[in-house]
Amino acid sequence: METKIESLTIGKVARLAEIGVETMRFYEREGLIESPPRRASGYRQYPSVTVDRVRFIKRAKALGFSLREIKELLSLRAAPRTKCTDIRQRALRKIQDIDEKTDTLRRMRKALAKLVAECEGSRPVTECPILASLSTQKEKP
Amino acid sequence: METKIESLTIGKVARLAEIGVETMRFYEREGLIESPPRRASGYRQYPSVTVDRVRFIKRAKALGFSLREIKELLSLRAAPRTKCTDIRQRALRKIQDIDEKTDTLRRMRKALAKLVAECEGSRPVTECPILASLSTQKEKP
DNA sequence: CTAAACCCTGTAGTATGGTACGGGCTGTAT
DNA sequence: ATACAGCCCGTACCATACTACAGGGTTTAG
Repeated sequence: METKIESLTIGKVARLAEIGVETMRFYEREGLIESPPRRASGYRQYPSVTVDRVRFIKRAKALGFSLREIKELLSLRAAPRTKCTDIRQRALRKIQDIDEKTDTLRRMRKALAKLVAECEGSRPVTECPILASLSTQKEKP
Repeated sequence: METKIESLTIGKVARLAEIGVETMRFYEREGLIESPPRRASGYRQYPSVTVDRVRFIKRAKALGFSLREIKELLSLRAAPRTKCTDIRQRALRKIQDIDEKTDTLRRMRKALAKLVAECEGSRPVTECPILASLSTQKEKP
């Protein structure tokens, strides 16, 4: 929780978030991070919260969210109470997505743990348990 | 658990796994599903377990695993006990990956739940809680 | 027996998410 | 005051993961 108002260059944000400078500009073009104020020279001046935002994007991407979905996630914040119902709807939908992902991970983990256990017991494993683990789960496109 | 030996055409597998026929052939080229036996005509004949395999690929993809990683996951099965230690190593590594993903999802879910709660309380939310939720988590490239 | 539906190979095109220049101005450390 | 790291914009290129033909043979239902 930083309280002082820091101004970071694009390179500093990039280093802190472990991302390329080009990617920063790409995210700006794509609307994932908003255009920051500029110096007289044209240099971008980022608030330090941008680092968190970029880190968030990185993580969400690693979980299979597309940039479009991440944009949606990031736009979930209440303005005046007008659109609160809408935000609530969308947040609930995302929670559902997350629960589905978590459940799939749980199944995969279980299958892998079984594999490890079988290996440890030095019994040769004939079938690939990870396959069976997910075959019955129902999905939505 | 099917016990009869079914032989499916590529189109049937594709429909069952909710995927395109072209994607099936693409996965075969990429080594994600092995080349099945062929009829005299050249038509592919798949065992029904292939459907499970393709579904697995779909799910894993939705969780942010690349095709390369999925290939690795699918190759985790013990041949003779020779390479058991190796398989165990790799499975443990994957379990670690999964645990990291699960943890990130847990944090995101918590943040979203908080957002919903704040919406429900009809208090206007000024900050985007999902951002703060992930900013401190440590990561590995 | 034939027409529609399906399969074959090969190649080319698309969407997404970056990554890498080239050519030029700016900030800062010595 | 000058070198050199850092920033600017624009455009082009890249990897991944499909997706769509073209041109032709095969199955199967009626």
